[in-house]
Amino acid sequence: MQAVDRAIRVLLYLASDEARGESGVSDIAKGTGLPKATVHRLLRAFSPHRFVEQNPETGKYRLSWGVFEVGNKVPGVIGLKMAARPEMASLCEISRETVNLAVRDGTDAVLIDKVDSNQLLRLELEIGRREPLHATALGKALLCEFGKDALAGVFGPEPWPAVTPSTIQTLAGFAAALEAVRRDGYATDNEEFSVNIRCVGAPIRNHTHRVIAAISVSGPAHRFPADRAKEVAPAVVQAAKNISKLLGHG
Amino acid sequence: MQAVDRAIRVLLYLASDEARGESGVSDIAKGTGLPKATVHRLLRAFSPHRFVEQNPETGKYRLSWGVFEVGNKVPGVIGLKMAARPEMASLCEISRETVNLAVRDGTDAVLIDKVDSNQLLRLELEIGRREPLHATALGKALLCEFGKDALAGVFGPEPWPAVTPSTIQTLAGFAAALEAVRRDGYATDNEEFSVNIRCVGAPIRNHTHRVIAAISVSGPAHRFPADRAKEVAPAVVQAAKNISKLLGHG
DNA sequence: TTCGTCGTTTCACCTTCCGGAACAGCATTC
DNA sequence: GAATGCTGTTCCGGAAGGTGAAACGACGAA
Repeated sequence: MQAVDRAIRVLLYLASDEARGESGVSDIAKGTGLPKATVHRLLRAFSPHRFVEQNPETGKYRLSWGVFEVGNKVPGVIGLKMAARPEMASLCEISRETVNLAVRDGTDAVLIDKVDSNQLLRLELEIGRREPLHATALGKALLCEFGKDALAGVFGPEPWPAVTPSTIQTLAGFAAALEAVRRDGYATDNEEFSVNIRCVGAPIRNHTHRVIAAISVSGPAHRFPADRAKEVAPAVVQAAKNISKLLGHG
Repeated sequence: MQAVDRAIRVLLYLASDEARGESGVSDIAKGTGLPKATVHRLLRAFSPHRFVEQNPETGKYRLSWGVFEVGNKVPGVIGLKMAARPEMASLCEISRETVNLAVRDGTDAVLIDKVDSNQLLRLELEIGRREPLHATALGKALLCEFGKDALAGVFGPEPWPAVTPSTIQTLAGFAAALEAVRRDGYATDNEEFSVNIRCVGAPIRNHTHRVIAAISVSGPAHRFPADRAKEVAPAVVQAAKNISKLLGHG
């Protein structure tokens, strides 16, 4: 399926930071390594479905709303957002920090929605972004039910890539962290994903009792000492439980 | 570009309401009119990019997070959401009705984001949904700068399709409505899209002073008499202006 | 057991995509 | 102002690659 594979590569290029919104045919050809004529043909195939559109002024191409429309039809995304948003808003009000909602996809957590704090200093992660599971509170919450063998099947060989000096890089270390999550009901991230950022996360379950998502509160380390994390954790856990209840859990 | 076109048709089928989340290969083949083997090959091409995934329990296929990720990289979507969300939240608090954010794509308004009221009776429109421009307050706000000739270029021949008995179906009628929008600064929808639903919308402009989006407040007609609409309108206009300012307008 | 249907695989045919090269239009340069 | 270098776009012969009817193995229902 060469043609489809190339088509997706063009889409991914347009979605990449490298493209920064608009790209010319030649840029895409260079970025993907495909011949210019091929890229142009693919773009023409996308246009009628509104996956891409051409800026009539510059002649350059950009992603368009057709792909946004399809992307928001991923099963669960609407229900999750609707169930979670009110709880996230009140959690943001309580904690005065940014609240994130994510699901698992492979070895990444995909950010589905967020509610920003109105603090001046805050973590800016875009919706749709990916974060490595092994380096985040969201990841620990999403994987909290996984045993050592299941984890080994998800992640590659050790040591796992270090995002910061504090990132957990071993199966044993991560399994111990998950044990703590199961015991306490919440997960933490002590500057394991980004230096100076701490998080507290909790798992969300659906009617089959399986963990299908997670929420987290994240803030700069100076506003998030260890005791503050413990203070916020019950609110995070409660919010996650409330969302789970809306999804039929409990 | 036959293969790409078919690939997109498969994606669109999986995104359609008909698919309801999960679909088998045979369902997709029937729904798209494509041979079963072809559908299967396309699905296998999508998998490594995480555009679709297979439910290991049922064997059926569903959209996955890769396409969500790409969809949220459509230029403007992140900036718009971030600029608009706080204003939308306070507008929702003031009006106690659902607040919508949309952009134009062809003859449709695409719903980008929304903040739900906590009223029991409320309009439920999913993010990514499309509404016809000519039947909504959002549409009138998005097109408010268009003259008669420009409108004729956007829409097809008259009469335009009626969504409800009140839907404006003629170019002249719609142009008059836009004249009112330009005069008052806000647009209205008197059960033109859905019986028993009224809306008030206002345009959002970017740094080039062009209308790039619109917000609206929508509620059931019994809570939205004509005087209430006039009462809410200034808040809607002010919110739209605040968002525009964040985007560099004025 | 038998039947039906599921997702998956095969393979020879031939459609359809491929991509270097040429094209027209616009900017910048000398 | 002609030359140069870019842009997006088009053309066409060659062959790579997609196509899809039919067969397969596995599962579940009758």
